[in-house]
Amino acid sequence: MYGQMAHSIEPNNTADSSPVTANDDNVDDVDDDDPFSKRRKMDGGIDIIPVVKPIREPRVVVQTLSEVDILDDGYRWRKYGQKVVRGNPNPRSYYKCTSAGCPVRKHIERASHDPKAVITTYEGKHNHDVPTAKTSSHDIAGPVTVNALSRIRSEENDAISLDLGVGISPAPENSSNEHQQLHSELVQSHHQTGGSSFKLHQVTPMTAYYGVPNGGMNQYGSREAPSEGRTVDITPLNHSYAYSQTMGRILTGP
DNA sequence: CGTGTTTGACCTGCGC
DNA sequence: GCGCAGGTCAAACACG
Repeated sequence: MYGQMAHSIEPNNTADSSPVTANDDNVDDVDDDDPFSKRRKMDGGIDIIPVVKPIREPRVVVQTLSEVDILDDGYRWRKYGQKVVRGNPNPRSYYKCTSAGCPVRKHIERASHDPKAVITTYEGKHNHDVPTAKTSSHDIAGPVTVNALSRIRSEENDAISLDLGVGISPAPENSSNEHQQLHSELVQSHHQTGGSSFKLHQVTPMTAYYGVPNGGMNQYGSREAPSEGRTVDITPLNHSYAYSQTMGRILTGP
């Protein structure tokens, strides 16, 4: 079941080594036809590597307590890889949004320290609306978490606008986004640019943390010290399990 | 048949 | 320069 989640919003983290720069998505024209156009192997010859793209998309790290790995956010994802990463016996799974031209990716892994903690990292913004939920590949509980996330915006500092979901459509509410409404008021973010501390913001019914871990520390921030952040008070909703406990903390990391 | 998953190989960046 | 680790590709496979 879902319990808490940590959302970590990573503002465009400058140019850390960006293998990413070359690829994909990012900033401008995200809407190329083939989501997989990135990373052309050098065989072809022409490498269309944009010179420098220091700007990365914001990353959002969502930590949840769940028995299922997959947080259904209403979008459709296709798994494109899995890898065991160092320091964590649990494999990390890589997903791409299946929507044509949508550059959004996410990876999911279970925290090594806590088998129930699922860390989902979103990267990029959806350039389309939430597909009608039911077709979601893992419609465990309907669109949830990220819908809430998608509503997250920095209201004051506007350092990052975390429209994971409806990056380009300002008002998706028309459709059956009841779920979104469900949490629409949920999160209010005050992103602390450059702030080293996490900001805790009371939201209903959950609590979300926003913050920027100090200078490029582990993107998962609290992940290394999970117990700390766990003080969150989550009032479990009585919806499907996937719902309630999905929302937890939002951490912002580089 | 279309869609999604699995899995090994490959590529790239980084640290030593 | 080398090795390691993370990330991605793409063929094969499974399922509805």
